Parts: sequence; structure tokens; C-alpha cells
Amino acid sequence: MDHNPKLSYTSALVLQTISSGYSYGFDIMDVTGLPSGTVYPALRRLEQQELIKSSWEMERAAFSEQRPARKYYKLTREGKETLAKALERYTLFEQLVSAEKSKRR
Amino acid sequence: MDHNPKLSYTSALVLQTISSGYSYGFDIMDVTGLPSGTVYPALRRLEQQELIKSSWEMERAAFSEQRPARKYYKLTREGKETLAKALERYTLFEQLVSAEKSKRR
DNA sequence: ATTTTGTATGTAGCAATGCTACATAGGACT
DNA sequence: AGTCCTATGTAGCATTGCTACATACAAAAT
Repeated sequence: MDHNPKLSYTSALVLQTISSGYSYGFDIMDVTGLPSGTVYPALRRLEQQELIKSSWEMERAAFSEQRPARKYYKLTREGKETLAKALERYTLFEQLVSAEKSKRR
Repeated sequence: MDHNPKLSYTSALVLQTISSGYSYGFDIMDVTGLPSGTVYPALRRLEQQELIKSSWEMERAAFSEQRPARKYYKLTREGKETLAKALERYTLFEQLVSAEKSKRR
């Protein structure tokens, strides 16, 4: 097991999205704007790396939500650590944008 | 010619870095932390797409900087437009991070 | 003299990634 | 039966990112 995997922007974004409380595929697609063919394989890879853990929604009848079951994800401890390390890298874009703006003002 | 190319995070970051005033490969590597094997091919692709334009540093003797010549890049009009469009996509990560922080406070 | 250090650009080759298009399925409504 | 909405998922392919290496010029060190 690789104990310090490098995350692509997409992987980092998906992790952060889950961390922000959007905890199943369809919702992640919605928030990120990424297509299913990007999100679901990414989720599968993140789980293989043990950065997230999934669990199928239980007792749907009880909730009576009248829709297909969701697969919920949450970050593992390792997932949180790895995300924290990716933070610097993937906020750089925004930092450059902000710096450029304030310079022009 | 594709007149609305989709940029990878790396491509967008390189564009933004140039836009911020870091205008040659070595400097871009420095600012982004990306290796030469990522930056130079990215620059070549961006130029092929006509999002940036390069020019070799001239009259080095005149400047007397005592180092190898630099290849300077600047954004084309199309490059600026394309970067502007990529902005929303690649500031999403930071936005989610900020939102999560303020929620916890 | 030769090696090292620092700046600078670049490529080969391969594994990983991202995306389009499509497939599947349950429940509601028509 | 057909359509709509929610939901998960894959096949297959082009693109991308990165490690490792190569090249070059000038100064400084050994």
C-alpha cells in the first residue's frame, strides 16, 4: 500500500467534496460538475487506496424516500491526512489569481 | 483548430502563472513546483493550441546576465479568454475548503 | 585541467487519468 | 408501454503527468 499517494486535481476535489458533506456520487457530480465517467472511477480508485470508505444506504423503506439506493462515502483517517497534504498544491491556482488581482488594484 | 479547448489543471495553472508574470519555463517550474517533464511539454501543447506565444531572449551579451538564454512566453488573446473560462472550474477546490472552514468556526 | 554548481531547455517512454457514450435499474406519473 | 428523475456504473480511447535522462553555457572550485 502506498502511504502517501499523490492525488490528481480531480481526486483531491472529490475528497474535498466528500469532506464538505456531499457524500454520494450523484451529489458529487452535481457540486463538481464532473461527469459520471469521471466521478465513479475516481471514487473506486480512492476506495482502493483506502482514502474513503463506502456504505450502502440501509432501510430505504424506513426513510421512504422513493428513489434508488445511494452509496455513501466518508473519509478515512488516511484520507484526511492525504487531503491535507494536497491542499497547498491545489489552492495555488486561486492564490495566483488573487495575487494578480490585488496587484492590479 | 479547437476554439474552446478544455484545460487540465496543470495547463490552467501554467497559463495563470504566465499571466501572473512568471514568463519562462524555469521560473514556472519554481513557482508551481512542477517538474520539467511536466512543464515543458505543457508549454509546447499550449503554444500548439495558440494560447501562448514564445520568443527567445535576444541580445544576451547586451544584458550580460551570464546564463543560458530564456524562452519567454506570453498569453495570446485566445489564451486569456480560455483562462478566464477555466477560472471557475479550478477555484472550486479552494472555495470548498473555505466554505468548510467558515462553517466550522 | 577537470569537476562541480547553477541556470536553462528539452525528450522518451510508460502508467495513470479523464471523458464520451452507453448501459442498467427502481419508482412515479401519464 | 413510454417518459422522467434519481442513482450507479463501465468500455474504450486519447490525453496527460511524471521519472529519468540528455544537452548546453558560464562560473567557481578542486
